[in-house]
Amino acid sequence: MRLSSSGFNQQTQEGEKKCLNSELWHACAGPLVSLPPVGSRVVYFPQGHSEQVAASTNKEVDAHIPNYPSLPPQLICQLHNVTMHADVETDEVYAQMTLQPLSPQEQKDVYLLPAELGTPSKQPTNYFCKTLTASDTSTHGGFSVPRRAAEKVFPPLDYSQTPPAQELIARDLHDNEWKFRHIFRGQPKRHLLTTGWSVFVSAKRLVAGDSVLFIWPCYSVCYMLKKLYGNFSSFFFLGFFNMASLIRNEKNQLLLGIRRANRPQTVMPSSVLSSDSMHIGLLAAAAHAAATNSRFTIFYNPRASPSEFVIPLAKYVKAVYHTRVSVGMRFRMLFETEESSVRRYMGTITGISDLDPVRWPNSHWRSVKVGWDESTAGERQPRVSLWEIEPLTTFPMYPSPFPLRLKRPWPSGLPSFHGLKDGDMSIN
Amino acid sequence: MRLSSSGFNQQTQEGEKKCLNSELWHACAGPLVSLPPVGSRVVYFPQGHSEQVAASTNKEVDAHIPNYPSLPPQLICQLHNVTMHADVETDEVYAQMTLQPLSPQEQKDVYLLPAELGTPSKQPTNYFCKTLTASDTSTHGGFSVPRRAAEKVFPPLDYSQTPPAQELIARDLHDNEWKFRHIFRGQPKRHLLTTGWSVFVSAKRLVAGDSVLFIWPCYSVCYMLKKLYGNFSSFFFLGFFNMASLIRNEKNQLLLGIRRANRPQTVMPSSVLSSDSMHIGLLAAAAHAAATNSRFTIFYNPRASPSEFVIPLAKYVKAVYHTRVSVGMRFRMLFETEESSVRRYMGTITGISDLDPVRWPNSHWRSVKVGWDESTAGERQPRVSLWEIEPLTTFPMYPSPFPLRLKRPWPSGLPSFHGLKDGDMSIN
DNA sequence: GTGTCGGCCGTCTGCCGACAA
DNA sequence: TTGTCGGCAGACGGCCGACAC
Repeated sequence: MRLSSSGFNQQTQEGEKKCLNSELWHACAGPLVSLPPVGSRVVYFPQGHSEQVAASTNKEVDAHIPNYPSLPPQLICQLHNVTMHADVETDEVYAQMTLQPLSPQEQKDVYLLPAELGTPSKQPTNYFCKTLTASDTSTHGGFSVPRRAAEKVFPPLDYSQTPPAQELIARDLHDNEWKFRHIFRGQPKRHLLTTGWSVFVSAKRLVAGDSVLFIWPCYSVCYMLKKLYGNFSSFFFLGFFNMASLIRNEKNQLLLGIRRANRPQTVMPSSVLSSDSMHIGLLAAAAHAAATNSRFTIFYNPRASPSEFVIPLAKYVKAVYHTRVSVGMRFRMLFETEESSVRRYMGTITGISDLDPVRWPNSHWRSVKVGWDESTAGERQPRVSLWEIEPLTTFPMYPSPFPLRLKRPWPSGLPSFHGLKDGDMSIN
Repeated sequence: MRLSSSGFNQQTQEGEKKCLNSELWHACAGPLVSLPPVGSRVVYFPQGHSEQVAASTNKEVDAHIPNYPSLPPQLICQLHNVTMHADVETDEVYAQMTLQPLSPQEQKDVYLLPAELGTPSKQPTNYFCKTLTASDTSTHGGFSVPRRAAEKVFPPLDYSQTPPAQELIARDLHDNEWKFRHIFRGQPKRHLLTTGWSVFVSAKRLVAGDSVLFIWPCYSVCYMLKKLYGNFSSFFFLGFFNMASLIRNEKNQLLLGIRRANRPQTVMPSSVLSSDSMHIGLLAAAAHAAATNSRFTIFYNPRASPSEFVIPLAKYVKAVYHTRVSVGMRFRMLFETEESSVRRYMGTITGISDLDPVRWPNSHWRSVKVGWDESTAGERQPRVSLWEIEPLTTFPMYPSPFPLRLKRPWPSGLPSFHGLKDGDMSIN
């Protein structure tokens, strides 16, 4: 990922310029989504790509589609470029990746080389996410800001005013500006966004159940100071307020993103190309690239795709070659919750076999059949891939970053899952 | 095309049911668009399909795309199925066609067989199309209906009322109902759509410059009667009015479509699949179908595609084998006007050569280089295909359906270009 | 014949605290 | 702490003929 110093992703492609803030993109993508670093080696799975296309076009892959015997079920590639995008109409986030398959010789040698470590997910340090209520989206009123959220990510109000109020300016993924009146009023007092809010709701076509998230990308020096020193000194408070304004206005503007609820099938049948041709296209493109060792381009749609299909080589090698799994083994796996935080679900391995023995024999893609502990397991997939799960009964070959029943915040050096709650940490 | 007796196109595809009125679809598609009949033989041009994908994704075909030497520049196919669709979001019309390439032997024999005649464009007999003004789309008022249009396609008003008014119910391509108050008032008197109009404008996101069209699919017995007998008898008029209501309410409801202005690039980069993969996909799908003589599916998007790329075999054979063209020859060609009627432009053939000698040698697709008579020729393409033009200096091998300087309406048996004006008929 | 406007009324938007969950 | 409501004032939607091109 090419990131300029301001944290914006400058991309020039056929005259079209896009500035996408990486932190905002990751916040919208969710806590479990991470993109492999540019220049690293990754493994690309045509099957997973096919699943994404099937989910996007709402059509399963057809039997008419030809086999590509020359295309292996996984392709080890050099990741040449990653750019973050958002759909102009829907704000849906997606990433464009340029991949180059390694030569046959390199594909074999790669297990001997030191593998790169995947970068942890870059969840913003200072953000909040709220699912919109009926009142939030109604034309009758504004947006009710949860108190902690407002205090955490909005610039502090001047509470000597009656009522305390300010204008907030936030930028979305397309770098559009949105202005809101932020006011602290009512009985009991609460934070509200009033003027400007309804324009945003109608422009983004938000409905109750969708989520909105605010980020203050500046690591909150102000918040830390406030925590440390409190409001005991009005003299200090005023100085603090000025500093906060300064930081906010300089480079670190307030950012604003949306995450739509999983509405039942917002599909577009994409009148451009038949879904069959799309499936053939992705296979033929990968096969051609593999045959000629040339680059090809894919789109990864984190919120539409059932699973990541471009994963760091190191993750793949560890899971496939350095981990022993067997039928009956217990495991756990991370999922995103409704509130966009993270929790684990537990299950048992019930089988290990090819998902599609005809087209993709000897593929590791979703090769593990599983049963889930909780009875609401209908929502979770019956097949997973080795690198998605964390086996429990084998001795871990590398220290797990998720010790059980951790009661304190993450040490700063470890991957930060910001939305993780203490209650979600324990195994249930 | 499977058409039920009510003129609706019943399609069941994976549980999804669509009812598209054929007449409305053609009205929205424009006067020059015609779909070959089901069961007929057609010629499919991968190059033209590629052009449509390029136009839809706003990306030209890349040099990285592999050649498909086994895929000829044109594929003679059996047309197994044609279904008419409209994009749920934008109402953009498109057609889905299922094609099956003939076997190599059949491809050769086909020129010996009697070729089917293409069906003429099915422009509705009783419709009007108006480009929306600023006042039409403003929230300040309603829709001003041109007088002739209202008298032609709306049920007649009861002019004994003061003011004369009625409720109109019209159905769009998705079979949604729209209700409008139709009133005849003002000084001078005019036809207006008031209540209900603004809901329609905002729902369809219409802006000034877009067009709206109304159809009364019943061949207007009422209108004919009115023309013949006039309003001289109030007794007759009342009887006429009742009959008209009866006809309208029975089966032949008022239909309503939209045509958006050619706004500069409303592109969606289609985050599903890279444009390279899409181009590869359409080529690979066609190549695979040709190799196995199996069916494949394409989408034809009349208002996005630069040219038709599935044409009746008879049209192709006539143009390519039974018409002599040479450099310097004069020709004329039909174009759609801003007002969605038809006019000819004239030009001269300046060359005959391959559009893409490397990928598509010996292709007839856009093999004719042309110069246009009028200086605004920048809008018209510099290359056309043989079957798009009408050569002038050769003796026509079949009677032209467009005699010069025709001053009377079309004989009812001939193809009807309803919007054609007398003034447009003469060569300028 | 029809596009745009000023005038006028009615509905809905949108800001407020009350109140309860 | 925050979701929803009634109350209220002002903005905007939307129907009308006047008028001009």
